[in-house]
Amino acid sequence: MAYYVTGMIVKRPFSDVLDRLNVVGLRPTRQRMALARLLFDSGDRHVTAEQLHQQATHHGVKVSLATVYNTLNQFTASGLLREVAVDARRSYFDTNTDPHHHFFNQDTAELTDILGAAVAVSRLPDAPAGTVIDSVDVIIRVRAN
Amino acid sequence: MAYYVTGMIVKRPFSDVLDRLNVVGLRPTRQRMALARLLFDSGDRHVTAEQLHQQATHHGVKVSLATVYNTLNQFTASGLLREVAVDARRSYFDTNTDPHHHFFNQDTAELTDILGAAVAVSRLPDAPAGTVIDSVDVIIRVRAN
DNA sequence: GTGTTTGCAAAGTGTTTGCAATTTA
DNA sequence: TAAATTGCAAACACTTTGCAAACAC
Repeated sequence: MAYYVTGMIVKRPFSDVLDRLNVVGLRPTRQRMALARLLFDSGDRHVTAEQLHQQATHHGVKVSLATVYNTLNQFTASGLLREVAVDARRSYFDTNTDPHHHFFNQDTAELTDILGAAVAVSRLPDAPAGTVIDSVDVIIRVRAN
Repeated sequence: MAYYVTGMIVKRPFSDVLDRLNVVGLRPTRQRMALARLLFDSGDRHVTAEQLHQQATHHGVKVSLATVYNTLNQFTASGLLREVAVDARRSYFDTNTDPHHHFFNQDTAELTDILGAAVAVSRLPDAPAGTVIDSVDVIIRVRAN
């Protein structure tokens, strides 16, 4: 089975995507399967809901924007995706759920991973009284030079 | 001259706030002066536009929400404030413009400064080709324990 | 007086929700 | 067929904008 993802032919066992949905207990509907393929079948991705909806449309997948939002939120709640708040305008969804940090290009609005341990946060402070640390987000904002 | 700011009496030379506006070339209108006092006359603050507007209203300052937004944006563009993107919902404006990082309490939506060098980012990666680093934002998300 | 700033209401953006119709198990 | 999911349109929260009236210099 071969299908197009972002312009190149990718061979992937169908069960990959199906397994992901089964593991988190989401029914493998046509829409969820299609979105999961677009998200997970081509390496690490950073997309907004709008971008994923457009991509789905270009690939002939009929799905509403509301369902894209709902699906992204369900995937995030299930731990399949990670949400990255870059600015007050939009959220990005990252298929890489391992702890890592990001570059954000302020000119192109593009979000990219910072590889491995290229950044290290040393000397983490204690959380304020009565709280525990949930996550540490590092966003390095860059611009064209 | 004494006036109320967040519930306590604060004495501050009027010229403080006036100087700030003069330095960045913004006319000291009644609204801008009042908002600047609320922002800068009581230590480091983290406010949303909505919060500042409510505070102004409680202090008897008549100003529209649109003007609060415009003023916060002008102050940010002038370097008087720093904008912190915490989630896709709202922006915080921080009166502390020195490089520093933040705790964000996900339960209370409260943003607080991380003191001095309590956090250090070591080994900054190179920016992607063709770009330069503009700023490094570290947000440590915490929640009640 | 002239150019700037304000307030209002309307428009804009990104996201969520209510609900009937459809699909899945 | 019972429960979950979808699509649509409407609602939503936050923010920006157009423009006439008010203001600062």
